[in-house]
Amino acid sequence: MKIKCCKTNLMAVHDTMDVLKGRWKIQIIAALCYDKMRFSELQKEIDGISAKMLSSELKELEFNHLLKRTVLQTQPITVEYELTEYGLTLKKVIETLADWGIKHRKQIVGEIADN
Amino acid sequence: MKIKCCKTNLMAVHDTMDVLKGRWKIQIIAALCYDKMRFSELQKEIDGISAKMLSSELKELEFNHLLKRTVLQTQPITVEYELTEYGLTLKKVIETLADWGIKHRKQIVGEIADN
DNA sequence: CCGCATCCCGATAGATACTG
DNA sequence: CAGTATCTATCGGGATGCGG
Repeated sequence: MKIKCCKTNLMAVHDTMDVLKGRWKIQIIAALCYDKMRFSELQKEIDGISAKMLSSELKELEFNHLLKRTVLQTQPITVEYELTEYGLTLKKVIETLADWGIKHRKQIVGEIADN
Repeated sequence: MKIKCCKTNLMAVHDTMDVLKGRWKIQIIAALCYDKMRFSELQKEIDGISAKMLSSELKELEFNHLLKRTVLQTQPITVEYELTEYGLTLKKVIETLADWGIKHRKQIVGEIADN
């Protein structure tokens, strides 16, 4: 079976990015990859995100069954977010992206040093 | 050495997405993963992209040394695009994304069948 | 603390027409 | 064929204020 047909690959990649589209979703998932987090913790962790964006991106991810939202009846209320089992299948994707990012940063640093 | 620190991962993922940001870049790279292509071939392959977007996204990818642009002195002129050696290092990333997309599509189809 | 509603602006994408 | 120019529509996303 030939998976590596170009058109097939394009469609598949498109499907994935459709779920992960938007400026913050990938970072949100990356943040939740190893631990559940509360709303305010997420906002602290993800540099530059506003409450509005965090809220709407979380909602979309929840809609796609990638994460679970749990309201804790504390005073005041707190909300925990964690990846679902399905969301965890993205862990490998995130790790691959992170690996490349680390190499890429080294590459950039090297280029600057060459000047 | 602990790579799986959350903050480190977030930064690395962000670095990668910084290079791949925009609606079309990932699909362009996916299209070029297995073969060089001409401008019009790319436009045919990538569903819905306009010449303007293709042009500007290609320019940014070239700027980041991910692909190489070759003008062929045919009549009329043709231009070939191909991934650089550095761009090819993204192949694994693309494949991981494609794999997940394929699984995800099955998942969606399954959910619809459940109704 | 969490997060919705509203207003607003600038960036970006798309359509269309044009050029070497 | 491989783009560029221009115009317009759309959308991301910030600021602020409110409510549970």
